[in-house]
Amino acid sequence: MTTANYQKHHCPIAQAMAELGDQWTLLIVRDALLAGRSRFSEFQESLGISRNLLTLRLTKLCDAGIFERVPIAGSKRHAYVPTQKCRALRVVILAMGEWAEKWANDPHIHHLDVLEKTTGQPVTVGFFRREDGTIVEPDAVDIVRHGNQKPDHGGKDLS
Amino acid sequence: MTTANYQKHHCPIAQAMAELGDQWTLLIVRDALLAGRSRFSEFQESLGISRNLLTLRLTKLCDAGIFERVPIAGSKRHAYVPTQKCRALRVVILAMGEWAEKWANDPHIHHLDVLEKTTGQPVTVGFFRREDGTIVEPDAVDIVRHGNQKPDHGGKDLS
DNA sequence: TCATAAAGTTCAAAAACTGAACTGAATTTG
DNA sequence: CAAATTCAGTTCAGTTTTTGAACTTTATGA
Repeated sequence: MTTANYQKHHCPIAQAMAELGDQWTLLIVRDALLAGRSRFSEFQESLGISRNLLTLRLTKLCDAGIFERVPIAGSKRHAYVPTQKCRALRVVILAMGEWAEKWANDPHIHHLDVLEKTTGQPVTVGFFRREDGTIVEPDAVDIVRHGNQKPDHGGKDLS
Repeated sequence: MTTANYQKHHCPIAQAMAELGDQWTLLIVRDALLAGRSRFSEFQESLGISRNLLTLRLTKLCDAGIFERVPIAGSKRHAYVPTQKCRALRVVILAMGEWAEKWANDPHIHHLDVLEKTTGQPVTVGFFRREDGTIVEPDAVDIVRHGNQKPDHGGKDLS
């Protein structure tokens, strides 16, 4: 399935995969959001990704509006700064992190704490919530595509 | 970065990427969880993935305990059935979906409704919450590794 | 000024992925 | 019951991606 094919399906998951679905992209985002890295060489050293591929990935991420190339004051070099679109991936990253903490079988896996900036108080990641803010248990939700009440269908396309 | 390298870092995000980080895996999971697909040929037709690669991916997913090969009653063929570990990816998938609906620039993107089963009321996916249950805005949180109060550091490793 | 670092580019080799044909059961159809 | 079709793969040649290493070109630092 090419990027063109993803687009054709108009499925949000497929679209997300078209922008994020390779080995490196989400690790670059992680480095930016969780470790504050922003320079080419910081990503390169941290990840061990090959330099030409990192160039490609950062270019794609900038084109997608996930990072912004920002000139560094008093220098002609620049930083790759996460945009709001990038910061919006925080929930995705944390969902993956919590999943791995629970399900990956690495006994030495690290724990990611989420803290409120102003107070430093721990915050929990919740996943399903009603409009009034109350919590809904994961098993108590259905997922339906727009205009279709059945969660599973017999047709070929998903969205 | 090889799988071995991912493991070495003990970072939950890296671990998640080691299990899920390619073009197809999360789309297979999506097909299973949101469309109820479970057979080799269902995945193959839906995704257009090449058959040998699908074999590889399904084998890896079974080895990782994300799918289970279940014999079909009255047949010698089998189905790939999502395990609890797989169903736990629902929130990851939905978080990605909500992100794409908001940020991907496809004007025809489909909407995934998440509804409470009992009432049919829409539910929001992914949020941060204080101990008293009040909601924290996404930008108002920091993510830190266990045992380290600083969100950004000068060292080399992330977790 | 000279040396080093930062941010790439270039290129050959290796690995992954695709698409198509092939195989051997299982199932359906006539 | 025999023949045709479907299912769940396997095999393999060709293409595309990714890697790893060397190279370039501006900056910055001593």
